[in-house]
Amino acid sequence: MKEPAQAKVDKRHLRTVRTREKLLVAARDVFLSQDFQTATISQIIKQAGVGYGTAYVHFEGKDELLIVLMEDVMDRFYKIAEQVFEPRSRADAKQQILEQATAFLRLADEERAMLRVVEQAIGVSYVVRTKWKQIRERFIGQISQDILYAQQQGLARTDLNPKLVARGWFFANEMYLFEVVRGETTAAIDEIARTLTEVYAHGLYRED
Amino acid sequence: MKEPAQAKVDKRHLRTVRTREKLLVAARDVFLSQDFQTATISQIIKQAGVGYGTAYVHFEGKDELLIVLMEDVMDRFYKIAEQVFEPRSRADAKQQILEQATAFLRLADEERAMLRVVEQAIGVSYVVRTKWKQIRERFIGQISQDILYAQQQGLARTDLNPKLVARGWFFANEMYLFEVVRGETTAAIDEIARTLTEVYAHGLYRED
DNA sequence: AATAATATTGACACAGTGTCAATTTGTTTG
DNA sequence: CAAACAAATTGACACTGTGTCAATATTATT
Repeated sequence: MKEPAQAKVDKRHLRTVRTREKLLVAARDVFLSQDFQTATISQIIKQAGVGYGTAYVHFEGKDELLIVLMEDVMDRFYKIAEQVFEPRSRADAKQQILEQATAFLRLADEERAMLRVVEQAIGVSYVVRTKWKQIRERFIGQISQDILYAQQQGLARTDLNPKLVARGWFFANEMYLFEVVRGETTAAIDEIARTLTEVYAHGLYRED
Repeated sequence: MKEPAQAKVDKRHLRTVRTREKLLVAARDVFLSQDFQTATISQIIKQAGVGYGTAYVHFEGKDELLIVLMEDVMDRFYKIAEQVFEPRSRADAKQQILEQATAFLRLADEERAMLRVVEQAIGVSYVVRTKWKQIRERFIGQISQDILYAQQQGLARTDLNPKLVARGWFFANEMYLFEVVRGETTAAIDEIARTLTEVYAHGLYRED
């Protein structure tokens, strides 16, 4: 009844894929139910219902397991960062930046459970830290381009290095992101986004 | 010949103090010669020339050992953050902010060896992370006050929450601090400070 | 059905932590 | 000054978690 021709070849692959999937689902459960440091491979394989060594067949360790899980979350952030940015005026630019910053922090709030784990892992694990740096560079690269565009359109100051400005802007956002994730923010997300945007946009897109 | 009266009582104290000191010196050596995660208590006690358990008598563990070492470094940063800030004009404010930011990043560069360890430890250790948050709040509190002063003097925009602005400003600086520490900066410290300050100062101290 | 290829398994060796009863060192007292 | 006391130091031990690998189970091929 099932696929006859390929079925034989696939059955093994399928098992592999299933095991991998089981491990990922279990890892997610375990990471979310406690945190990255205290989560152990033993807990994960137990939850996944597979043997101990199996985890090491599919992943290099806890770190790599998380990196795979991270990617799904980060994709949602990339979508925000990579929206088209072609403002017609300074007011327009500011409005768009505000929207992006707000969306960014709101998403952080939505994904806070997983990002909490990510933050812990960044600290503990070298590979995760490296991965996070890549992610960050992708954001900063995108912002740099946006700034460059604005400079070319005569909207933004041209006496500043776009890459340096982009880093600074992203850093402030990133730090607030983790504050939101930790639930440590006193202020509302919208106010944070507004404040950051006001300072940044007026500083960079000054009228002269 | 030595102090007759107090000497007896002190000798024991002295031994304790010496052991503690030996451990701190050794910890510093070990942390700097490798990093926080791979450093072990065994290495530290060996370097200090004391027994294994001794480390646990004086400190709760690796974390607390580092926290004590951190404090010395951070004191130097506090000195910068707590300089008087009483600008007479916007240009004056900007100049002072630039000087502070520059001094901050230069000090990061000077203390990079120890700060590298601190950064690693922030990731790994809960107590160190908590300590770092305290340190950060001290900086942010100071900056908030400076902003408030500028607002009261009519130098800065009053439509923004000083605490939120202060956080954002500090976050950008903090992140660059760690980039400097990691030696990952492409740009020169002075240019980073200048860029950050330009955007921040023009964004906050706008003429309206 | 026998053989080959691949996936899974858990026991094992290892590394580091934190504890605590025993030991060493220093202080006080009769 | 020696016995009794107090404080500091010690390292062996029990524990927790990691990563490896030879053995085993499952699937594919001949």
